[in-house]
Amino acid sequence: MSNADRQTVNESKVVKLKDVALRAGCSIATASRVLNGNPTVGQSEKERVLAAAAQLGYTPNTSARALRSQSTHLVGVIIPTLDHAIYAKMVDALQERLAQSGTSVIINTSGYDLERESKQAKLLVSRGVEAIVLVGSEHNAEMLAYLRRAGVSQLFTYTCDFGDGDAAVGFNNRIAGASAASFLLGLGHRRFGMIAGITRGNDRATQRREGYLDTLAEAGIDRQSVVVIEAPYMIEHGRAAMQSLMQTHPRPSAVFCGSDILAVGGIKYCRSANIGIPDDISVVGFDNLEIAELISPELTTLDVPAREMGEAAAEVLLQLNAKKEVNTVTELRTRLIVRGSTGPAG
Amino acid sequence: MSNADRQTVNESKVVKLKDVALRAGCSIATASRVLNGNPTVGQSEKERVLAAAAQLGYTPNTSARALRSQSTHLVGVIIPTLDHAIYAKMVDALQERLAQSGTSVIINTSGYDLERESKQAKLLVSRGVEAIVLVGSEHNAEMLAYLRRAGVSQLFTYTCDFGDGDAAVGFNNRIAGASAASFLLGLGHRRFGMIAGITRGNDRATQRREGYLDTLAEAGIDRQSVVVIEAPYMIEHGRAAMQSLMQTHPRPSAVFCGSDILAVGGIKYCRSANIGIPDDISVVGFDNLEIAELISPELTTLDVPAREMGEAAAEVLLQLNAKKEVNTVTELRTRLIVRGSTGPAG
DNA sequence: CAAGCGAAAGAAATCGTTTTCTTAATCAGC
DNA sequence: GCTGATTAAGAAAACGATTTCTTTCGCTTG
Repeated sequence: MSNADRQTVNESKVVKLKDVALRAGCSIATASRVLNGNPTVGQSEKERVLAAAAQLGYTPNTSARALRSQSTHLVGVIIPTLDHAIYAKMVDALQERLAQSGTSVIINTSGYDLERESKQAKLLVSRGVEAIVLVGSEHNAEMLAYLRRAGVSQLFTYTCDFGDGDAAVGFNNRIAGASAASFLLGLGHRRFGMIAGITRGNDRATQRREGYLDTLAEAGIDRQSVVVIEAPYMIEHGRAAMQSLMQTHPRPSAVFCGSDILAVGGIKYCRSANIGIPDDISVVGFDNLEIAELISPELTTLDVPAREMGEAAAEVLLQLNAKKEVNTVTELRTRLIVRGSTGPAG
Repeated sequence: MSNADRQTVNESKVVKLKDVALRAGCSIATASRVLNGNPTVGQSEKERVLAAAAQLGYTPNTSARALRSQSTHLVGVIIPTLDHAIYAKMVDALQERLAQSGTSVIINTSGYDLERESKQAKLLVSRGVEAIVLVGSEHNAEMLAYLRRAGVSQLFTYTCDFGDGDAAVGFNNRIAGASAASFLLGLGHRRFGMIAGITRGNDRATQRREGYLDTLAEAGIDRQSVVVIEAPYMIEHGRAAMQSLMQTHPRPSAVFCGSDILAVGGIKYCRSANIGIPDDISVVGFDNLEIAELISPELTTLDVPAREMGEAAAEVLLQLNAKKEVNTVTELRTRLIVRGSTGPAG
């Protein structure tokens, strides 16, 4: 220990590889080799280096390492917002898995704004991220080209098509929307409404709507007869949207919402307006957030496997890192969870 | 444009400062000066460099920059989990504010495990973070010493005491717990229970409990008579804890929960067991999550200003970065939000 | 008018690693 | 016992920026 203290002659407090080498009595190169698991180094030497590193509490300077070896073990994630459990959960799982492999995650939010997303992406590139995780497959084309040129792989999530990206991990939003429609049709409903998320720049919201409307159309429901209101993912907006919807004639008896957040707002409105759920109208949500089980009646919704998606994304990233150009789609399933907010048409 | 293309003679696709200098017809040093706003460079030169950089789409290599200038514009955040709105919200605000100043956030989760927290901290240090944001003030002492040695400033959040850290942004958990007690006492309750978070390694949970119990004691309530059950922050555990609590004799008429999550679980249990809220027992939560307004009856709870905390933390970090040793506490207020889950003692 | 000074810009050192290139040393085979 | 292959370890280059140190040049000033 008193030996360890003596290294303060080094002036700068922080332990460098040189210090480790010095104490181990070998060259910097050898120390580096040991620490990187390079097999071409003798047993005794190896042990001395390891011991020295441990005693001095050496931690490598990642900037230097990254600069020289051109590998940063960094990935960037750009999500719309962390203030939405569905994204937070995904990132939580992603981060946890990647941390195990010594990869760090830099996180940025776009606020559903593709321009802001592009800006953040540039920042991430200059940080040297090796891959970037994006939500959805609709993005600024220039940004995608830029990423490609910079050699940064692109992983799309919450979607199944990796249009211009390298890989996708997610689910089919169109099919999910369709399954909501089928379910409601099966209950005998004929007058439909929808509270969708803002579809501009949001392919998930768009596809959910299209899947819903297409399936209804196949069952003979006129597309024009289905009133669709778009609203930001906030309870208050869900409430307002439902209010508008309830003032249309004929009033829908079934409403599909692009998110549980919107659905919950809608249900709150109905409660305040004495509209019975599911007697007067049936409501289907999306995401299967915790609130779905807390509201009463409990919410029928589509379960989105956010955590699994984060884990799967992490796996794909690790593969991408090994050999580029994986070009793979990992499709996860959404499941319809039937609860009390839906019932047969009145 | 065809000129720009010709730079592909450069072999490596990525544009370096050298390329910019070449195109601007100046030295690397000058180009660097321009890009860093160093005033000692002529107007025409400056314009040429700026133009060249823009045309080539130059983005600086952050590793190199960090290595040389010893400043990374990186901060690390270690939170228990992102799967809890109270932390996700804070990080969301923090990240948004810091991004505006070109500072990136690396995020890590500890799962409420102080050992895992220490590990993550080391990783963050080797990444060159300039500051680290931690939750609470109870941490592995060795880790704090390590951070100090490495010159990484420490910012504690969700708490007011920066015991061994450099600054704190948060609120007084003890006072918050006390205010719950006062409120319930004011309603005439005399038999109390508590569903606390796991207090081991969690000073926030501990302080909430202590503030609660101390205030009750001051009002003549025997500490021993207050049954406290600890549970992880999950709805199911809240439910189970409430079940246990309801089986004690005498049964409490007021229960304070360390988190809305626990409170919601508790309320669900009561609902299923036909225990009236607030007629039979009053429940107070903590955090003021969205679910507090969704459950029925709506939950009386303590509002935690997570977003403001994130913003305030960002400001402090920027100051810390300017001049070290700020040593400041930013105390935010928690507010008791009275809703339907509490009422006068029966 | 020469000395000196300040400003602008280039040359070169530097940051802490990894990796390539050398060198030294061990050893097998004839 | 000597040569050539093989291995272990050191010396030095490289990564891409910033920053210090020089140099150059134009001007002021005594």
